[in-house]
Amino acid sequence: MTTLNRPGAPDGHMCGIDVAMEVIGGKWKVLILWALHEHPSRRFGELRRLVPGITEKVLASHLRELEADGVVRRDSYDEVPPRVEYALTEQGVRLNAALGPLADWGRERAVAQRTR
Amino acid sequence: MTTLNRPGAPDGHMCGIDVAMEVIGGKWKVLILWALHEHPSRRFGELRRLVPGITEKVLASHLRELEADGVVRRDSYDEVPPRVEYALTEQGVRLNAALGPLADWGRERAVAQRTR
DNA sequence: CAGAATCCTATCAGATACTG
DNA sequence: CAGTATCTGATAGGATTCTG
Repeated sequence: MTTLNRPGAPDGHMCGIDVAMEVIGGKWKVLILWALHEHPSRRFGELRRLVPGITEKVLASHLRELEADGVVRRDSYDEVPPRVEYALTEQGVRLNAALGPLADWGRERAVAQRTR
Repeated sequence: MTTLNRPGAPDGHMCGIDVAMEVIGGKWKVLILWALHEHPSRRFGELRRLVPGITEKVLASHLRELEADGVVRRDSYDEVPPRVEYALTEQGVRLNAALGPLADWGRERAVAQRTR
């Protein structure tokens, strides 16, 4: 961790954003979270289609990191053909909700950009 | 831009987060924004101290990018010794506000992490 | 004081090919 | 289908030195 936040900072307003940034700091991670939230189908192949442009390798590694960070759960069913499903954990759901205002900001900005 | 959002997406729920991520996607950017919001002094040297670990080069380049993105304003006073002050623009203030919930999430997470 | 210039390296992400 | 393995290229970030 490269965080600057010593937990229990003296003055009481450490920012906590950097903690969040470490979790969502991959190029595609927020898109993955978003897809996981919006879309009912959570299979690997579906996600690959939902996040156009991402490669299998990057999707796989991002999913593993998100899992390690406790925001994504991976359910593997031992079948043939193999089936694996990904879903947001409770924490992941709350993270997504916290991303809402940021998404609004980005949307407004995109609109403002176009109309000037 | 590597964004995947075509403005005016057909179904109406493009996410907009990636737009925001391009703005805050530097390692120290949110910390800079935070410092600019919290701290009255906005001089280069002060910022350097407020964001411990950042190098001058990275601080300078991040500030320039934030400025180009319209979230930071740079006021240069032609004096000796030179004085330059940075401040959030209106957009920057709103961006910071949008970062609030994310900061809360990160803080909660940090606490939860420690108590398990 | 507020940076610019240069050089360097680690990490990330893409392409391609292969496997249980 | 759901990945893994390997190689390669881009680029962000760091260290150091210099300047108006």
